[in-house]
Amino acid sequence: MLAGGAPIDKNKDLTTRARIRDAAVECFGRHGFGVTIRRIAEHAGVSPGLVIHHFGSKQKLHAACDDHVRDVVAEAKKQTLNSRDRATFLEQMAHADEYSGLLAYIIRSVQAGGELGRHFFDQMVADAEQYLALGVEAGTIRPSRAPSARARWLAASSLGSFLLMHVIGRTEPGGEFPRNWQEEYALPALEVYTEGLLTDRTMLDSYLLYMSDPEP
Amino acid sequence: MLAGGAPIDKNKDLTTRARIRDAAVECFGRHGFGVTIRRIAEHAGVSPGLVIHHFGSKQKLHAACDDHVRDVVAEAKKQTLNSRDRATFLEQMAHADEYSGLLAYIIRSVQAGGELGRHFFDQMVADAEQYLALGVEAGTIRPSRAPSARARWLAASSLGSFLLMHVIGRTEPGGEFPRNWQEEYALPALEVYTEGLLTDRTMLDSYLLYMSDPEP
DNA sequence: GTCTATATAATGATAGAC
DNA sequence: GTCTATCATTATATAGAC
Repeated sequence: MLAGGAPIDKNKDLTTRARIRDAAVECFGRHGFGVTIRRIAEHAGVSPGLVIHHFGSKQKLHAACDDHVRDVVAEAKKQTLNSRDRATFLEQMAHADEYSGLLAYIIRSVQAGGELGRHFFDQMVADAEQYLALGVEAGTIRPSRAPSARARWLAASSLGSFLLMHVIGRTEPGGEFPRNWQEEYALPALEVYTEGLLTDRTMLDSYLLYMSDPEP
Repeated sequence: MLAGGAPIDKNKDLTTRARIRDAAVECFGRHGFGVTIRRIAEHAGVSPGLVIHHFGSKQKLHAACDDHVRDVVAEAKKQTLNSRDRATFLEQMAHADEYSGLLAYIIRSVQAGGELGRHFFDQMVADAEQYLALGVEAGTIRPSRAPSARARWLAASSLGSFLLMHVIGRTEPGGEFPRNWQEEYALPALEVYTEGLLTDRTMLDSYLLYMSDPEP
């Protein structure tokens, strides 16, 4: 659960524009950005024309959804600042049912290469770098010769495998996501992160040697 | 370069059906599966009607492309059986220009959650498991408490980050892919794989303890 | 086998009544 | 603000000439 996160009251005291926007976020997240305006309108309980009336075009509706999701996530993160485990914000959202719709939308945005997805990835990289630096300072994380690159690599591996499991792990759009995902991967991840994968240092050392002197 | 891989002669002694199919593979890979039949036909130098005449529908054309790519990849892998570094087949393809079109198609299939993408991922997992087992036997790879899960986790991280970089790392569909990708990530990957990420074993040990006795 | 012309369906967006 | 009706565009797929 997200610490301190206020539950989202569904369809309570919302303007029609906000209800349409929320319906769009859910439809986009569930079926992808190819979903029709008619379907969004149906899900919001309004006519297709009203959707356009409020947002002008499908593209502007998409942009409005991006803005809203970005704001909600930023607010949620603010409320978890005092909580530990900021690096696993992704997994926290995955378990908080109130945010499952938002997470689906973000994943769709990453999948489609949208602006919000890019922004979310950049945020993850920045968070990872800060979190890793704190760990190094505290003595729990090993120092790196390239801290920024390591943060970026870890974030890409984490978000990338998450995206892959979502994209490949279900047959029907909107299907269920394997809940035992992190259970299955907790052990191998912990193994590699504590014991490594290779038995000796020859590959790393020869790489470092090559980088320090390109002509052997 | 792929060892022993014969170069693909473009537009040489191909039936019209094959030329259309190759054009479709390239268009699907470059612009995604939403690309129109008109565009594919234009790229193949034929009329849109002829595309349908040969394949019946867009869906069947898609399926035919999947089959063809799967066959070509299987053949290419057969020819690299005697080569080392089978686990990095993905990176090998990325550097072999003759296969760049195929790789783009595969990435698109993974991105779209297509059947071919799923098959490709399963293949990667199987290859990784076999390759890791050989490494363990040879003493270069550390043994794991869950070899299958580790292979799946490594494959998901590898293919997932690869997908993420492709999907997020370019603004325009068909844009250029960052060539310094593996250069940037070689060092942090080698670091983590040889030295690990955590300084002590408490997280791993407590996880193992928890799994052996769920009620503390 | 290949093309042109067209049927059919779906979608984003508009116009105007209420 | 909201709806119904409709337009204009686009895409798949068909039909038939050559």
